[in-house]
Amino acid sequence: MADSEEGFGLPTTPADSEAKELQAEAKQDTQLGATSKSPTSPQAAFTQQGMEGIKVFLHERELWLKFHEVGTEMIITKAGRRMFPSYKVKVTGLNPKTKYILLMDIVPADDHRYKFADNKWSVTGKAEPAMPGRLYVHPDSPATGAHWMRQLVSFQKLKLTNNHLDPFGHVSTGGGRRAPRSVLHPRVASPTTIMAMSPIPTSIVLAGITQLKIENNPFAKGFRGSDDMELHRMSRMQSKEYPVVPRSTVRQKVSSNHSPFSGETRVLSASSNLGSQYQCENGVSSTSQDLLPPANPYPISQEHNQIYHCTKRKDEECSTAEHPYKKPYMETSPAEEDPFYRSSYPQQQGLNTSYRTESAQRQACMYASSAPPTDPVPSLEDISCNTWPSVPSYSSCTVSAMQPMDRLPYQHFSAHFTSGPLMPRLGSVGNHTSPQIGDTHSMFQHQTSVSHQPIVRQCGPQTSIQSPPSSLQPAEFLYSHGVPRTLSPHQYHSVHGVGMVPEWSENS
DNA sequence: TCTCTCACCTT
DNA sequence: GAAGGTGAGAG
Repeated sequence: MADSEEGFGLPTTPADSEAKELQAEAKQDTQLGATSKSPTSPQAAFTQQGMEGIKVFLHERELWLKFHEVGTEMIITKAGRRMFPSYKVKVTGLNPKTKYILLMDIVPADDHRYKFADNKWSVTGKAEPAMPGRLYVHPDSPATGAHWMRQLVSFQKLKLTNNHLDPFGHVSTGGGRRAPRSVLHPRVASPTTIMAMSPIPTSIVLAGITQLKIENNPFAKGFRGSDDMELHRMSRMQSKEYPVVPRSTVRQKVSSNHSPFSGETRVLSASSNLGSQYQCENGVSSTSQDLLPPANPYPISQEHNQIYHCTKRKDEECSTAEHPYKKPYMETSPAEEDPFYRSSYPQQQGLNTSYRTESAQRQACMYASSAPPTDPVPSLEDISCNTWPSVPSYSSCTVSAMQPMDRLPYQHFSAHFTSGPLMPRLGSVGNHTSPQIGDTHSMFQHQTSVSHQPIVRQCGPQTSIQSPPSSLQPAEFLYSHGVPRTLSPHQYHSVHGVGMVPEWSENS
């Protein structure tokens, strides 16, 4: 897939010329953040600190959209699995000389528990109390604004796990059978999408997702392949009870009328809906997408969702229809399509060279809140924008500017995220005056959070992450908002994670 | 329901 | 060549 992400609500009100230039460069990226403009808003102080121009663009927006349309979900293991599509963003509007910490965490999208039955996800009860969350600190942190803006910021190595005891600091999304009780919420930008977690057997249940991943994830390339390979593989895996049937022959695109996922029709909005922005009272602008009401966390009525990826056990109900996504996304691998990232990252120099190695990245810091949020359901209005619907989103990112970087106000972990019904989000650590930060001086000058939203579903040891309901247009992947620097760590979570339980695992 | 293992692939 | 990621089946 080409690295084309234009036409998705690009910034229209850059804070300064530099931001404009960067925006121009990011023209193919998805806008994730908006600008805080109102001087009378709660974000006024933030604005004064120069956070108003910070924007975050989601990379590979089209791919995210594809997954969003189908209903993203992923299998999470105890060993930890990377998210796919990987979370990459382009940040603009930072002060080139100021140091920032880039964080990401995962929060529940809602407080429900889900089960997959009758070919659909349905609420089975209320989610259990949220667990303390973790924040994944980008291994390059802290780094100057120039550094962050120089190239894409990739969270590709972030792993999700359902093992809350994970010693590597993977992001826990919870696990066990209870799974999808929540939708995760990306928090860097306006949450326009939802990430819900669902308990899924041991494989992805939503049709289309598997194929999408196979076609796009280079590591799953082994599942692509010719008919010969299909036959070979099927032959290898065939059981005594089932005949060898090429996978290509067991996929079916079912008509709407017969889809087991029949339900409300999700209509991906036109670009007009994606690009328009609204000004929040707090000064944070958001897109019209933000105004959309929360939708069914697991709408599976889209056309794409009606595509069955059958297994041998299902071939009786399948035909030979080919997956519509197969071709479009087979052209290039994510790595191939990302020349910007590939070319620029290796050239990084300066402050953070020590973070460049693989081992260093694995040592990316993980931080957990000391106490779980009182409200498992993030109220976005409480965060920064009252037009921000309390809709779970998938991931969020926060940019924190800081001066000294002695210690972060969170419990430290070594590397990955463990799973729980969480939503990844990039969160900022800055703007705290908490004693935990170290001294009487605020470590951070300002902070901006950015988020976009895929849905994460979770199931037992193997959890699935699901994409946001289509009614929540992923179109608006740009957003940013500030947080008063006077917040304590606890307050921070109130702001960024109200209800977001970045982590709680429930392994059985 | 969950863990292990597999073949195949990328890094 | 080693390490690691992937979806899926077996148990």
